[in-house]
Amino acid sequence: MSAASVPGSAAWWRGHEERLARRRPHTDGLTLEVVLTEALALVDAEGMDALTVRALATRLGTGSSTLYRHVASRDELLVLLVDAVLGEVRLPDPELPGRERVEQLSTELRRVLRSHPHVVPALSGSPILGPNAMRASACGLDNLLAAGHPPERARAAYLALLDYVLGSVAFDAAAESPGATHDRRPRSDDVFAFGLTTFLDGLERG
Amino acid sequence: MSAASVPGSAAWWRGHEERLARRRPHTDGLTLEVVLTEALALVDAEGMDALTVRALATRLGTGSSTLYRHVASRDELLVLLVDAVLGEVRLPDPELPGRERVEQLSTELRRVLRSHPHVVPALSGSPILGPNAMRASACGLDNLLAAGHPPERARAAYLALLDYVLGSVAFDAAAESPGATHDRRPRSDDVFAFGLTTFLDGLERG
DNA sequence: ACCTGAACACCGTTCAAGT
DNA sequence: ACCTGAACACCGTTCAAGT
Repeated sequence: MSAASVPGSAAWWRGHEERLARRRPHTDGLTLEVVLTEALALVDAEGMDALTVRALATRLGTGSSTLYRHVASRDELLVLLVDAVLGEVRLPDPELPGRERVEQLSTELRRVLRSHPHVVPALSGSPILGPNAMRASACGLDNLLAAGHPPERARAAYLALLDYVLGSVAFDAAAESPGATHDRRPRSDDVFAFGLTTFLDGLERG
Repeated sequence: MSAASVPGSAAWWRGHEERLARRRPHTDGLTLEVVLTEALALVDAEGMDALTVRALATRLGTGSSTLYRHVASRDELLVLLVDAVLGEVRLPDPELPGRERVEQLSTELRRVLRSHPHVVPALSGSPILGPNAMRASACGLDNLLAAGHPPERARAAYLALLDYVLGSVAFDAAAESPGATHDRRPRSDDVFAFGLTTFLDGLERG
């Protein structure tokens, strides 16, 4: 398998845009968009393990081999699914002050991912370089620049913050501190907000 | 499947300890420890997809059904594997000041997980509640208490910090900021250290 | 009682045969 | 040219048959 064909890599995404552009309509009514919409519905409803090529095909009223005319592999499907979810992220109002935008985007990314919890493990499977990821990513970096941090520092802060947000989504259901009891779920958002504030405080005064 | 039997859950871990205690030696020379050691070697060498029950059995010189006498399912194997990896974490010297211990444990956890990169995605699959996880977890909370933070605050900081460390391991190879070029790998440790310092600064002065 | 070969019910993926 | 049923090479897991 050539490097360019690894789903999710930068080279793969470049090839994917090209492929989409020169694609002619299929004779079946099926669109990649419909495939992804239905895949997401299936994952949301029944979990990631339920997203088999066969089950998705059945849901779409075709055979599994038909899906391979829209998607090259299950891995590719997952990569596209992750970016589709990231397409739900609403960017903050650019009129707002930098720090507020940082807080809003972080919280919004977390909200979107938590609304599709079964998709989250797929985030760590491959790089996150799709168009919707890049859109949010560019915004995230801009916000930190707008907050007054020099480029190098803004970039480090952006990357660290992204790790924190993604980590909070991927692991907050997973992690548990010793002596913790019930009702930790309602607190998860509080912990996230606390960590975000703490980090941004350190960034401002550091 | 009863709730108690979900691998990785608190109830499952309790049952597991019991099961281990009353286990009599198997007539084949095989031990759970050997199974896990070999599983980790296989994952490290060939990736998570290569860890099939059949491949592991072959590596151990048996049939796949034999493995089910040591492990109830592949999911259970992954849960045990994660805790085995966490067993490699060395706790910091308790004589050190609180903040230094926090930094050392965070960095050590990251180091261990990065030395088994293919295991990392399995971290987000189930809760992290094994004995080795709890040992490191208790230490993490203690360090923050020792650093002078009241319990509620120490606990929130511990959870946020854990999300950050795990996120940095799970996503730093995955994430990319716009305009980033080559040689980001050597910088990944710098970004982590920056984020850690920033968070702890915010925590001290907040 | 302990062990395990062979079978079961699935997978993702391919491709020859159909239209 | 486009589509897809049927087949291939795998899975995880079970259990009847062996010792």
